[in-house]
Amino acid sequence: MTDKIHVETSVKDESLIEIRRKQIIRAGVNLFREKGFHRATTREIAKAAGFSIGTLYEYIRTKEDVLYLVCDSIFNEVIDRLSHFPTKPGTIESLKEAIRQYFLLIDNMLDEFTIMYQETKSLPKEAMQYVLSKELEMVAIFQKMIADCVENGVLDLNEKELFLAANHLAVQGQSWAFRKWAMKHRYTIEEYIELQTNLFLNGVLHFRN
Amino acid sequence: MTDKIHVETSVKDESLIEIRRKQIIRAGVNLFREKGFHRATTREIAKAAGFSIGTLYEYIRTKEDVLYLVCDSIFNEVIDRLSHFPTKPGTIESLKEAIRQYFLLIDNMLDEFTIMYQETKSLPKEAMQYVLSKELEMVAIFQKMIADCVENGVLDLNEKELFLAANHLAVQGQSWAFRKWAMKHRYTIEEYIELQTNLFLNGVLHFRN
Amino acid sequence: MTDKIHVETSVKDESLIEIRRKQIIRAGVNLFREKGFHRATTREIAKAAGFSIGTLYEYIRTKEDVLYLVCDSIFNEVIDRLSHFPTKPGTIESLKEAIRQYFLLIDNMLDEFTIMYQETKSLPKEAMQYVLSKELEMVAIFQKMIADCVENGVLDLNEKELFLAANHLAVQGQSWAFRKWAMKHRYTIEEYIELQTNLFLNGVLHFRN
Amino acid sequence: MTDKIHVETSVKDESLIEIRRKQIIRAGVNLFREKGFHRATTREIAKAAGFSIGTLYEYIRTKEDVLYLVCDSIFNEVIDRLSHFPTKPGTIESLKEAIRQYFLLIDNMLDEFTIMYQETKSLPKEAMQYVLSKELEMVAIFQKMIADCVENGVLDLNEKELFLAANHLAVQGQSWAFRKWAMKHRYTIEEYIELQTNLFLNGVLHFRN
DNA sequence: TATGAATGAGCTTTCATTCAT
DNA sequence: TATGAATGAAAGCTCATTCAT
Repeated sequence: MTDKIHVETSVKDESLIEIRRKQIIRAGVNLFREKGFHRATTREIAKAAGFSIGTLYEYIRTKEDVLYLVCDSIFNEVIDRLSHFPTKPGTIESLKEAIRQYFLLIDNMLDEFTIMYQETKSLPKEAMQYVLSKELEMVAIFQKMIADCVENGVLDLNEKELFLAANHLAVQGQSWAFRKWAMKHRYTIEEYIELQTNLFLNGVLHFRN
Repeated sequence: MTDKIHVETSVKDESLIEIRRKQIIRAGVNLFREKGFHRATTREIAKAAGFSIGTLYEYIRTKEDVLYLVCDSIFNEVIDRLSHFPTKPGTIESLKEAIRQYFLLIDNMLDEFTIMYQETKSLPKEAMQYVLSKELEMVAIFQKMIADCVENGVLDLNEKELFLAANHLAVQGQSWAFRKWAMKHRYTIEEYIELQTNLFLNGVLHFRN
Repeated sequence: MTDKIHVETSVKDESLIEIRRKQIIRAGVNLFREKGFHRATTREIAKAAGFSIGTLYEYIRTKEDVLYLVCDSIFNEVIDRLSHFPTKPGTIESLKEAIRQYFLLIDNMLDEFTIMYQETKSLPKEAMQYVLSKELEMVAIFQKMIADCVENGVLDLNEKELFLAANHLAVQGQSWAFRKWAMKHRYTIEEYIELQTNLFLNGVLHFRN
Repeated sequence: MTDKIHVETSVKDESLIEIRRKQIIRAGVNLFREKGFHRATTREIAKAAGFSIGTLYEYIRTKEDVLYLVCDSIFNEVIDRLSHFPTKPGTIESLKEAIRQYFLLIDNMLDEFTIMYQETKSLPKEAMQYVLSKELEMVAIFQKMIADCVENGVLDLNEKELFLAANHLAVQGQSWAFRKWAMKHRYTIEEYIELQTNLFLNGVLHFRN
């Protein structure tokens, strides 16, 4: 995996850094959702975070650092949550449950997901590479789950089909975030989960027909 | 459908307007792809279009107009191409062909698609509404094709399943644009089309199992 | 008197020049009144005059030429009108009549007067000198009238008092244009004329008391 | 009276605001006198004020704010000075003294007065209303003085005559500013004051003759 | 550590003027 | 003569970043 980016600080107190960064991230998420990365000003971020512009710059180096912190924090949360489903691996049931948890997670973090996928391109190259590697890490979790099913014999997919299926899941989840404007009048999140799960599982179960 | 937005001009010669707007759109696509809407300057756009900043502003009123022109032109091309498949409607074959054409279209217009979905939020409200309505129009084309299959008895889907399936196609196509960085090392476009088509068709053919 | 400024033209046909200039002046008056000299654009002037921007520049050299043409035309009209009162010079009655005509003239040309006194400073130096000399010419008409009265023995003023009195008249007339916002709710033009005339005549009649 | 306009600031330190605003006003007066409001650039204003363009915009929001600050400051000074004449009200002597002080004040603030009356129209509507209300406030001071004389029986004027007389004073003072180019070769300020005072007092003393 | 005033490069947009047709 | 598309200098304003306190 690409290495984590180090965001430089003038402050030494590690626990203070963590507190401030959480404030910064929360402020960033709210503002970027509202007006996008470019239209949000550092002054606004500092104000929303509850301190002065000077203090903000004690904890970051550039405005893009804020975006990076936001993206990093979102991915970490997603990966963390996906990694801890207490399920029996290698069964259709566990796959269903993972999909469900992932979709619910997205529904809970709509703003964060939207920001992440719309503003990633504004990151500096290095940071973008890192974020993309995180994205792959997330896909890898689905890959692993599906692979377990294949190993268990409940699914029959080759390498290429497997990776496509994992991506498919990742994308269909995200599309709930991006296309909610078109979806929310037609489906509850539960309906959406059920239908998407059906569509997906029927697709992969009969891939070779 | 939401009404088309009128972009004001100081120039009277309609054919000249068309020529210049095409230049502007081409310049916009290239620059927005390269650096995104916010980092591209109007001066750069003018230069890339081959004329002066003053001339640019004879054909648009604000920078956002350029983004709108780009988005509008892309959707018009997509909808135009999708609307003219010479196929027998209501058969799986024709659906396959449509999917294939759509995916190939996206592969040909990777930059345009990427821009459209990443920068739409930077459009002024009215223009955004219009672009979203175009998006729905595109989805509606798939809806119609699938509905024809249902009517013909080759597919069995209810309203909700049908809309979801149509969205599914739209999204999977787009994801070729957004995730090509992760895909291109594993699949050719032809492979991608074949696998996605299989996954989709198997999913919808067995929706109720 | 300072020499008249020559506004250069590419056009040879003198009668055409006159026609176009009249159009330009009318357009200038309307626009300058509405938005001031600086906020009115040459495009707007051309359009209001009924021809293209290119044609406008066939009859003037710079935007300031338009202002000069406007100011020149106004002063010429004022001086022309003031010079042709059919009155017996050297009597209080004729002075009263002149004041009356001057004030009525201003009431008829409110826009023009307002423009002239508010935008004069935007003229190029040479043109400004000329316009100021026209202003003095106007004052000189009043000087002459008052001087006639002095000669006739109906008024008793020395040089300095006489010039001041003439200026006084010029200014009180203009102030009807500038302060109409404060005056119009309290006086009709006829009332204003009567009161100002009284105030002035009583002042000069008893200057030495 | 129309409410004072609030000019927004990003700076919190009130005493610093006052210092900087004074610098801005001084710079504004000098530049507007020299080249007029429209020809003076914000960069020039900032430079003349002694700081950067960025700093200028920490203390104002638009260029028009500078004009407003200038006009407001002038009127406040005028009204302040006029309000504090230590005279016995209701006598011709006190009226003479007030006229004298007002004319001297204008002679001291020639630039300021010229700017104020030539550029007021460039103010945004709200600010213009406010400035005009200040103008009326100034006239009201003269109204009050003359009214005191009427009450004391030393002058005999009705409502309409009184308001006209007060305006007369205001205007004759201003005309020293506007027409100094024509006056200064003929009168010292002291002569001008004496002659204008005579003219005015004789006018009002014999209004009914 | 925290503050916020100061900075100035750089942005979008306007508009007087020109000149080929 | 008349046209109007093209030009680009110059304007107002923003905002990421710094640094003295």
